[in-house]
Amino acid sequence: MGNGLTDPGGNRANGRVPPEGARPAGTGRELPVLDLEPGRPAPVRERADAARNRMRVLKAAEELFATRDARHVTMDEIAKAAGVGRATLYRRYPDPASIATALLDEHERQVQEHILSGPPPLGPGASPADRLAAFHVAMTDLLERHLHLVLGAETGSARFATGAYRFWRAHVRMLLTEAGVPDPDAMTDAVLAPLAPEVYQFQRHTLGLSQARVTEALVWSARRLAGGGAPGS
Amino acid sequence: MGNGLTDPGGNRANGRVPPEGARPAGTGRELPVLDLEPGRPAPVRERADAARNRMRVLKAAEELFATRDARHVTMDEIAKAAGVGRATLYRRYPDPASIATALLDEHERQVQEHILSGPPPLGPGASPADRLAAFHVAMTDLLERHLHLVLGAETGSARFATGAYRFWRAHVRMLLTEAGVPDPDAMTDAVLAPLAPEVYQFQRHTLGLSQARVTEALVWSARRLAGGGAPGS
DNA sequence: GCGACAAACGGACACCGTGTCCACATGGCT
DNA sequence: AGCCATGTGGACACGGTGTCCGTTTGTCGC
Repeated sequence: MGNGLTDPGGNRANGRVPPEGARPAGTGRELPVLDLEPGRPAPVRERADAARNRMRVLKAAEELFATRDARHVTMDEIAKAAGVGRATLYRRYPDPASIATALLDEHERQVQEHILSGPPPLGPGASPADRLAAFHVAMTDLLERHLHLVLGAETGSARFATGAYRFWRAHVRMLLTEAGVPDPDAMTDAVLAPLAPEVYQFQRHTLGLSQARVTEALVWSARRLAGGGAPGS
Repeated sequence: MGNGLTDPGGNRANGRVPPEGARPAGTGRELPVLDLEPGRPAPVRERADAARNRMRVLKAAEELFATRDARHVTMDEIAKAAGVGRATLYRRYPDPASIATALLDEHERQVQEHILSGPPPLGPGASPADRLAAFHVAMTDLLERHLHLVLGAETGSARFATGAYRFWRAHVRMLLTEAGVPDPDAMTDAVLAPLAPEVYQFQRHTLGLSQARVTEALVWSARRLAGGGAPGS
């Protein structure tokens, strides 16, 4: 659960960059002011009670998502659990999904920064096949640790609308292009499809497969698709 | 829009067999009585007004699903459009998804029968790689023609609970096993994931890719995964 | 044909979640 | 200390759900 400093603006839903080139680091905001110099506490300060309530909300939501099926958590429940009025909740977040997104943000950003500038094989430097394999390892790890949040945030068609999906998509597309795969634009979403939270949930908890088996299968598949293996034949 | 003979029982939701072996033909019911001998019109007859209303409902639902976004069609709308009371609707179908499933049933069954006993490469006889490629062609074709219904019937986690998914899963698992793929149980759902209606919808209508490109990408991927390429190395 | 019984019908009700509005309070700056 | 902008939350209207129960309508036995 991130500290209270991030995101004084509120409910912008996971607006991270769709890179392609690279983006050094920085906080991912689209507002004019880029970051906070210590001392001058940014243009408009968030009121103390507002900050307190934001934390209450996030904490309460985190627990709720972990307890019930995240897809059935309602705004009303979160407001009750956080001890704030419903309208207060709506002021910042339009729906439960965007709260889950906010909670997920920190974890996803870590992976994204690693991809952009961390050590290989996940970061730059390794072969496309190795990077794609490492990507799948990182993603299944993320899914395993935060499945409840991902189910709450990126279910169904909503998944494709998130900033996070744009990031994963741009990355995978680049790797497939480098690997010489035929139609990267069409292939990318096929490669990302098995990472949909519902799929992982089904494999892990309905079929009862271990995390390792799911990961290994995706790694094998990644190597097979992006690997140097005889392309024409 | 199937004829009125099928499914006098009503709302059993797409209960087709998960084969593995084979099943000759027959109607897919799990009730004690297996099929109808002509003349004796089955144990309990469906009343004429009931049959009339079932047809009205299916016809109205079909049009609604084709018009609006199928995921937002409500029971109330369908009832209104069909000219029946809501309770009458609930008597047969618990939710809009199961109506979409009923409409889809006919089309999916055709593909399933082709897979079980039609000519190669979709039917038995061809190599696993060719059959898997043909499977993807058939599935994208099904998605293209009935996307609205599939979106209404098999969205999100609901997809995995349908009888249809069990069928596709058993088929693909068999092909992957024959092809010597490492962990077929874990691979199968990864192979099926790109066929989720949301993914296809995103590729076709958000990205604007042609049906051919999506299909080709999946075919290439199928060949690459199940193809004879050096297995050990 | 005709009546009786069971099956099917549909209007109406209670419930829940949503999204918004507005009167009030409360914190921060001068 | 006082003022104003900002944040708060009770309350409202709405739309969808699922079920109940009095009424209608087919079908079968006579």
